[in-house]
Amino acid sequence: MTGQVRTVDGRVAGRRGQATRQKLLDCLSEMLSSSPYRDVKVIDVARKAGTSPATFYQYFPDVEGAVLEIAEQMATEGAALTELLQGRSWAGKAGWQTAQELVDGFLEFWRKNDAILRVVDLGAAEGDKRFYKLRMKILNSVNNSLADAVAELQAKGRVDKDVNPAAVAGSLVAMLAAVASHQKGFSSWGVKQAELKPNLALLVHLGITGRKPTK
Amino acid sequence: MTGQVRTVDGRVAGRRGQATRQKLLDCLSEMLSSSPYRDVKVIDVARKAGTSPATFYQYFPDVEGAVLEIAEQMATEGAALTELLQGRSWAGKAGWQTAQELVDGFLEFWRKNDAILRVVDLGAAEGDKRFYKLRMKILNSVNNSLADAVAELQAKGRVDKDVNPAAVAGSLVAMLAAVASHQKGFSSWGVKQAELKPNLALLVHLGITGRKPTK
DNA sequence: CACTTGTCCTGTCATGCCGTCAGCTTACCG
DNA sequence: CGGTAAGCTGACGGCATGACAGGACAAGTG
Repeated sequence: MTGQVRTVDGRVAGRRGQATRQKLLDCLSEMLSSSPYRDVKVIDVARKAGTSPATFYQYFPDVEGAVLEIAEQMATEGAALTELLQGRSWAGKAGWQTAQELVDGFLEFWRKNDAILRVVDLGAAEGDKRFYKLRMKILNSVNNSLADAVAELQAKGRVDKDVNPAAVAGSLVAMLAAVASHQKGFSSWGVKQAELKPNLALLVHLGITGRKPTK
Repeated sequence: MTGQVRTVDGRVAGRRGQATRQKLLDCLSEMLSSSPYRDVKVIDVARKAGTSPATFYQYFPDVEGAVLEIAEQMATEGAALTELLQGRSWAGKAGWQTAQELVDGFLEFWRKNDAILRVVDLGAAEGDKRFYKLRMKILNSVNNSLADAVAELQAKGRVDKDVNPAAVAGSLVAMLAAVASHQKGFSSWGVKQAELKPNLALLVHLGITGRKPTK
């Protein structure tokens, strides 16, 4: 899939090269967590990695390019999100369980990768195709599963005909992502993390099934 | 309230000064719409405004400071969002109407100010207090109204006791904001704007009242 | 062991933006 | 018309960028 890791000038990277490349990515990742995206400079990343800016530019065209790389790695790990919905039921008590675990897993994933996801979100919102394709790649698994669930319930006549499964699923996923990014904001509205989760799960369940969960 | 507009070095700005200051803000605003936040440079803004970088620094400490200014202006205009919910009912057909108009007004507001809101969102997500206070200021009117609506229904026993009004309201607002920022993303999931709105309104109505709307 | 080859890193340099200051011009007022 | 404060800019040191050529290094070869 990835083929071979190459430098900007076309050489293939060996063991040592890949190591420093990865080190640069790790340092950039740390940097993104600790300082605003706008202020992340190549020279700082290089210093932190114990190397020079020139080395950075050997492996990446610019900061954006490196961020895309990190995001790509995260996206493949993010495939784990699929399991949150694989073979789950939305009926009765099991449905409530499904909603809760989805919320839990989703928030956890976002918390772990918040720094990069922030940047991906920004890039996508700014209309950069590379970023929003990446965002789709990350969210697709969850989104498709949710859309399927809605479509299925719709086929059974348990959800109104004029509901658009993709729109509902997309909106719910967007909600989860947004809430995850702004968790801190909620605390200043007097809402604690622990209270947030069940309410999110409730909204998800309502959105998918159109009914309150049976607990 | 605003007192007096002052330059960085403490002078009070007169007519002419305020004009160039505003021109700089306008140009920055345009700039944010057309190029990624990370690439917006002071010198470009100054050039676009037909002035010099030094002038920019006379009125703003840096790009971030100027963005805060723009966002502040937008926040006061955003008070108009309150009207979307002032004295509205969530019962019966009126409830469906309320939900639809909220979604409509919200998306419209976001579409108009997407460039600045993107940056505010980023700043807030990065933990900058100034930005997330601003974000709260913008969203508070809608959020509080929604939370009140839920609390009221709860008092009447029409919504479960264990629902947290602030959490539900906040999540719904976050959903609206996120969907608005990524409207383009939905089109690549095959969902058109026109289809999106009623589905969002449905989710809002479900979230607030716990019931499907009567149309 | 010297030699070769290809990978890997860095010193250096031109370019351009940042952020500040002193100083010039403009407008207002008595 | 002279004084005062507002308004603007040229110029400068400092730093990040991005490109290149060349040196350091590891691994294989005779």
